[in-house]
Amino acid sequence: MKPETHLRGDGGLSSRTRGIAHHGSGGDSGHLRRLNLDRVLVVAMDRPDSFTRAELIEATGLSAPTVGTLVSHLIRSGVVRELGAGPSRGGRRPAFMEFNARHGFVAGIDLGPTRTRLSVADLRGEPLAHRIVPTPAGIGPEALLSRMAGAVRALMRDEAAPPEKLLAVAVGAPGVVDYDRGVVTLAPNLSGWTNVAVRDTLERALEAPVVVENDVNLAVIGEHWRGAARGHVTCVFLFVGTGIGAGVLIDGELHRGHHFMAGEIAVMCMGPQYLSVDFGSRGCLETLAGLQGLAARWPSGGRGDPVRWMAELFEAAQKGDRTAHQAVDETARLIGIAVANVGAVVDPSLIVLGGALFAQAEPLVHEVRKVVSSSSPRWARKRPSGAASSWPPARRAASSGCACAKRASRCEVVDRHG
Amino acid sequence: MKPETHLRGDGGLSSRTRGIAHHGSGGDSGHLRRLNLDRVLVVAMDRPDSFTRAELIEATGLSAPTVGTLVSHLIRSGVVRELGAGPSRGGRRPAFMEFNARHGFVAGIDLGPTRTRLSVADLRGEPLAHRIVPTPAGIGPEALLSRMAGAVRALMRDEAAPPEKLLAVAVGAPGVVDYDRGVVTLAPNLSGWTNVAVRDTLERALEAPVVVENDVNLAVIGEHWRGAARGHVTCVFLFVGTGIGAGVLIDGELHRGHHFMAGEIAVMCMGPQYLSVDFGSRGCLETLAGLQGLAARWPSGGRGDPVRWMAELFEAAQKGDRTAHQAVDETARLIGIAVANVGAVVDPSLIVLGGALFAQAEPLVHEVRKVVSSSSPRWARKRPSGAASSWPPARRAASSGCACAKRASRCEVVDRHG
DNA sequence: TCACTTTGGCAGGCAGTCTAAGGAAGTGTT
DNA sequence: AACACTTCCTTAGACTGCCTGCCAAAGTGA
Repeated sequence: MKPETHLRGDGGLSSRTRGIAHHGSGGDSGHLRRLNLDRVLVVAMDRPDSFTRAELIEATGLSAPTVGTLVSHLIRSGVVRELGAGPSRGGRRPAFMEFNARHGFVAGIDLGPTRTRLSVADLRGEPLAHRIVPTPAGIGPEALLSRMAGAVRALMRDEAAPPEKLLAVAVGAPGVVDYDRGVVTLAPNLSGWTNVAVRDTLERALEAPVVVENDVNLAVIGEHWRGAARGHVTCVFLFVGTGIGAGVLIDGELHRGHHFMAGEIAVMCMGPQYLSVDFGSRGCLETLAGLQGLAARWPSGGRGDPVRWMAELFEAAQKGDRTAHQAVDETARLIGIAVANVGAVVDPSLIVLGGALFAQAEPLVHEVRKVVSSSSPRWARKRPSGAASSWPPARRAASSGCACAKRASRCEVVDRHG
Repeated sequence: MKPETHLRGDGGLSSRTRGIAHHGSGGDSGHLRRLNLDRVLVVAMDRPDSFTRAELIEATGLSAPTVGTLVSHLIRSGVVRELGAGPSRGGRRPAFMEFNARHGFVAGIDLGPTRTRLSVADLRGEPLAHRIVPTPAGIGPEALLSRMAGAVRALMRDEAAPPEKLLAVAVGAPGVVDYDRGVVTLAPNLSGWTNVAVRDTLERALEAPVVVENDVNLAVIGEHWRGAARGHVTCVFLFVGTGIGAGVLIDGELHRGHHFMAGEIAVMCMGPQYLSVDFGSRGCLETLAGLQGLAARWPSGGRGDPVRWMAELFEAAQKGDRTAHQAVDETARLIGIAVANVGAVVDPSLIVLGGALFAQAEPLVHEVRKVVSSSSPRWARKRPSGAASSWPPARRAASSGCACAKRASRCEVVDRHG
């Protein structure tokens, strides 16, 4: 039996330490223990190779006996594997050990409007396998999810990973996600997705704890963990594609907002002249600067594959085509304003630009950068924010899913065998 | 001798629980202790009247013996006073006690461009005395601060509070404040204020721990604690006066940003048409919608006392004067856009509007509300954010200072006698 | 061979919590 | 008036977790 309850309560992305001893339930000495065990685990996971107890003592700042008992726990549970003695450095030979990344697995499911990315990773978050499938259309959310669950199981089989070793699943969805309840409240780009209980459905199908999160939120976690935003505890991932959205990381924690709509800048108003315009369900910024907006500025835009006509547009712009150039410029300016405004509100140390638009057009990124730096006041000259993510989206999706499941899996590991 | 070091490290507004046992420094069992003591204190402070041990046990969820020892500590230190036995409720008579709010005092100093508000409050944050003085002009920051220190000492004397009972001082400044170092980095509205070491200066003068914070940040803490935003852990205070700025509270914690510039929406760009305009050190939004912007739209604006001509303007608008009406409308629209955009990024449960502009003109607030609700997409209809703060600014300043010093004082109290 | 270093384990102590039991001081009922 | 019962608080004892101090193991270097 899996301790899902515990995970749901403690294991999500939100790692903020709660008040202690919530109701005398069994005391609270365990709190300390868990904290320190977590510390040891973090260090162990981050070591690419083997390590010794002495290194853990050094890295965690804990005392030798404490590390000793914690490590022996981890060894007993199988999360850490003993490797035998290593070469001496002038004294007793150290006992080497390594983090057993394959002690469990995590899966990521990134539901896109057209494509869905599936991935399975080890406990360190290293992707082992991934697959991109067209998002099935015409079937209900339940059927779709069950099909995806099947695909995850297949990936697990391919990696010779027994199903019960699936310790956590992260799901990203384009839209508003009620993280607490694991429900996709509304996803305009997935037809028929309103109040879909993704977590419950998938937990039944996969028998593993599931977290559901907005896709851009997952992206910012991924960028922070393994991507362009490493080391930037307060950062923003700004995505421009068909839709426009931002993921906001504050002090290393995801900021979701009161209605789980933080970063929904699709609706950002780009000036008083647009106040009387009704943009429908799509917001001002998204309508003006999203793929749709770009298409409206380019005669042959909007027809056929977006990737194709966008490539043509950018090529034409570079060759001096006035219309094309203007289309790119106007879009870049709007995005630049959005970036600057988000920057003014959040004041991150980095804003990462992602999405199809940036992946294809370095000039556009350049223009955005220019707007941002001109819009910041002289006395506030920040470091140039906005480095287009050079990270392949697929990889990003995979690892962000893993990042999402990271903490969850850690807790799981600890709890099941501790 | 005061344990200032401890306070500086642990007592600020940032109450996020840190990693434990940072380097074997004396062990870490004390951590638990402090946490639980804190819990008891919070409950005790929030009770308006007397209370018993049993109530604390109920409210904190701690065990009876734990509460017993913690309470006896507090009694010994003087933070809690015994009142004697109360009436029985069918059993042994309970021992009543009360929080001794006058066991210490906190002071707040709100440095404004024209006026500076000083206040002294008890440990519960209840204002005891406050004073508004014109901000001295023509003297350097050091001299100014020393004068303010003198005023605080005088207020303390008036309340018959011995100087050593001043446990914490909170300073608000209009501008960018390096909270970690207690330095006002830049305050355009206070002439000559660049890199002023406010904390060091005042700590020497007052011999009490000092925290320095952006004034709007203090305001949002105050609104959350005692004002319009009670219960709203994620909220924004948006100030419009000479300057424009916002304080952002996220999950009950102040969000300062990487450069301590979060919420500096004065520079928010209000549309592509403004990209080529150089607003100088004042940003786009502030220039267009601040007091200056309003003045530019109203012939007799900008001359004389702002309060006077603003009153005239609003009266004229209400009477049907086209120019006045348009000036108010345009300003309101811009502010509405700003509110909506901040809302989109942060997704708070409430945005509180504050500052001279709103205090005077209910119609303006109305218009802002209209813009906000029209700019939010249909499917995202939030609760109407933006309730103009009905809280007197003076009171707000005072209590925000106190709120700011709240945690600090708590730690101090605990530490000095614990 | 001997001193010294590095690594890891064990014993003992301390701090803080909890549960369990008990004392104190009432109310209510017979 | 005696008794049971309630409520409130304290004391006693056990548990958990951390730490320091000491010691054994197993090497290096002179």
